[in-house]
Amino acid sequence: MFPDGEALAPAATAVFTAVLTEGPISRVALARRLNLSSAAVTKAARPLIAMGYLEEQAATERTGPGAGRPASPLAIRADREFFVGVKITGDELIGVVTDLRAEVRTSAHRRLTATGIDDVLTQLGELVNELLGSFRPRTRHLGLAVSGDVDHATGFVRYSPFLRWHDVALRELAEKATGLTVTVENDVKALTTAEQWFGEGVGADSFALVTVGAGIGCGLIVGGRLVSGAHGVAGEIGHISVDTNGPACHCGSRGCVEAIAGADAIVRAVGRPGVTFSQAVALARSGDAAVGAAFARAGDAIGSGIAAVANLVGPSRIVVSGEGLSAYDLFEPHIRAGFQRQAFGAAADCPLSIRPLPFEEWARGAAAVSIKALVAS
Amino acid sequence: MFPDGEALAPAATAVFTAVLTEGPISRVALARRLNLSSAAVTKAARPLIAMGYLEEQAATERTGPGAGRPASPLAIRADREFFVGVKITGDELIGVVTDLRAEVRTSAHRRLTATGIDDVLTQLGELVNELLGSFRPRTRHLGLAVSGDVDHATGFVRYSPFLRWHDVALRELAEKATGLTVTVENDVKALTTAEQWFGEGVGADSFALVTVGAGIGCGLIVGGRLVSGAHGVAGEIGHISVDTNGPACHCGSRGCVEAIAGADAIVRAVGRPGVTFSQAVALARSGDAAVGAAFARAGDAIGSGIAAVANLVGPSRIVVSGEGLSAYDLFEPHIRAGFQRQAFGAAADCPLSIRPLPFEEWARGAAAVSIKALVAS
DNA sequence: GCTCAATAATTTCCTTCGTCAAGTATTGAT
DNA sequence: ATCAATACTTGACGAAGGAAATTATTGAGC
Repeated sequence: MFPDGEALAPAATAVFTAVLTEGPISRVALARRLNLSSAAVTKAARPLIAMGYLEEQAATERTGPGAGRPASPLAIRADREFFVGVKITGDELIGVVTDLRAEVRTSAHRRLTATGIDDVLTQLGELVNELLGSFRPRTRHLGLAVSGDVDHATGFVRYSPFLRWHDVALRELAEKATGLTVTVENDVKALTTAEQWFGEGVGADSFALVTVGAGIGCGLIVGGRLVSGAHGVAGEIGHISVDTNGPACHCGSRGCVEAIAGADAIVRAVGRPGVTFSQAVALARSGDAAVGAAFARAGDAIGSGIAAVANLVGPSRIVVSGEGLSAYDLFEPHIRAGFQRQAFGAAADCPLSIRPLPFEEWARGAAAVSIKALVAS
Repeated sequence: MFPDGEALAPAATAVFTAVLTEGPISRVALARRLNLSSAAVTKAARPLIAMGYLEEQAATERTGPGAGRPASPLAIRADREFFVGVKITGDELIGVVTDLRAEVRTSAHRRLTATGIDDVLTQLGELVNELLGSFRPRTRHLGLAVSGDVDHATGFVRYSPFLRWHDVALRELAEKATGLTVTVENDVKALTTAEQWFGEGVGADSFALVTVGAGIGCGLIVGGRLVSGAHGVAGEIGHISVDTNGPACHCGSRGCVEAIAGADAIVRAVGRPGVTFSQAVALARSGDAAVGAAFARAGDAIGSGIAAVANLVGPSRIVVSGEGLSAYDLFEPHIRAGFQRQAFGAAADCPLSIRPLPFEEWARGAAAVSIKALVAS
């Protein structure tokens, strides 16, 4: 919702999102891109410029063959408004402030000593206070990312395993605690949204993001929209079985991707008492073949799971990321090999980006969701 | 495209599709259902009634608590227009004529002695002539279903393995041969569209159809739209691997669903020289445990693959069908067992319909696509 | 039978949005 | 200087859908 309180016309929303996600672009190019008349673009842009969200750049490059009036591209004024994003984990709050382009301007975090909703809200209030500062006057929105079963529309957390929350009206409570307009989203979906609007998913009609860590998750964009699942389940790549005779999974089945490639599963596969995940990484890097094989098998399973996504929905591209990919070098070739083997036909053409997840990226995802809420509501 | 040549307003399209797929319904109910004012529904319906596509039913049931003017529901005049649908296989053309509600009015087929495009077009012309008859004056559309890589938008068949066609401009050629407006679609997608508009997928935002036969295929509706895959591949459930050490698949990998549950794979698993698929069915039904086990393993693999669909995209419901399901009784319990084991959490709530595929259903799918083209173009 | 409340459908008027076509702005080439 | 080319703006217009009043048709209460 923009400050004037009124909803934007469809064309204005389209113009704003296109400029936001596809960088400076002239009105004529926008008209072509959005199937609008250039008159409509001019009219839609005017109030956005008046409110300070867009600005006209100095006419720069020549576009056409030679002559012609040079274009004055429209650009986002990134510092027009700021957004707070906070990822809530079982033992920590990670917070960032970003601008309209979802660039992180500052960050902070806070250890959680208790996960009761009241304790978390208190800590959240303090963290937000610390983060804002000179940003406060131009900040109205707070995004929260929580793992588990979250209803984005109502801001209700139905169940969050690590926090041990059941049916918490998080949006309402957080709005009271901070005075900001709050959006709540599942953490993987938030990250996927960030990538769709501000990362590699820009412009793609379909897109997938896979997270590798304690669990294996997946956010899915199809037809430009986040897939939610009619029964509340979607993107559960971690429980696709790739080996009927594989190790037992906590879900009750065998050979699930998560039961082979989750951090715990790798530790268990290494099978040396007392060896942690990061020690296993160190051993593999120092050339321990048995430990390396565990990572290889894990990477291969992840690649198979990703191929299942590619075979079924055929996204434009897939990004693989997550804490687990601090061990990027150990996983990457095996993820690619598993994917190539299992991807069917042209699905193998789907570009795979495999990269570690920068610190505070989860919190940035939460902020991105609140940026999206500015437009899409 | 309706006979007046003009495109329908969005509201009129919505009204028509809602009446078409959701049966007789009053204007007020339509308005609620489509988030329109009742005035808009009245206006949208008028020209459709004038053209003979809709009709007002006699006021029937009382709706409200007691008093009030009774509603006059709008209904489709199913015999206003007829549609021809033809499925082209490697050795046969199967054709039907359906009404607007995709009910089959007549059917016919023709053996193919050659699969060259010219031979097929000749046979197609004759088949269409045979099918039409008294339907001719009210028939303008022909839908074709072809397996393989088909570009629905251009009517171009890029590659069809059984017909051995490469880059055939099928729409253009078939329009010349028959004088009808032609739509071309991949066979599985056509069947999925039929189910979305006229079968169990009606009203569902997301929906999946799995076909079991020589291959294992899958059509996917997400966000109300057919998933096509950015690289031209989607719904390839047959090449999801469920067993790393399973039998080799023609795609080069191992343990693909199709390599376990395709008709050939089952015959191979039975491992008795000279025994065909239908003989294997008979053996299993007569209590041959070894043969029964092959069907059990196949059903389980299909169930696993379906669970992957449910875990990833979470459709409202899934229909399993296909020629292979003439052996319905042998597969069904194992498909359900594999699905339940592998579906994660609430994904297991996804209703599964498992049913054999009536004869000419593929051709009906082709007709359904051409009905859809009437509205959505 | 008459009146009234309740619900369905239509009509009339009006707003909104975006297009069309004409005009203005700004450049390079001749 | 003039002209062609391209970008943008303006104002008139039209189509689509909404709001509210009006008409239509019923059952209930008297």
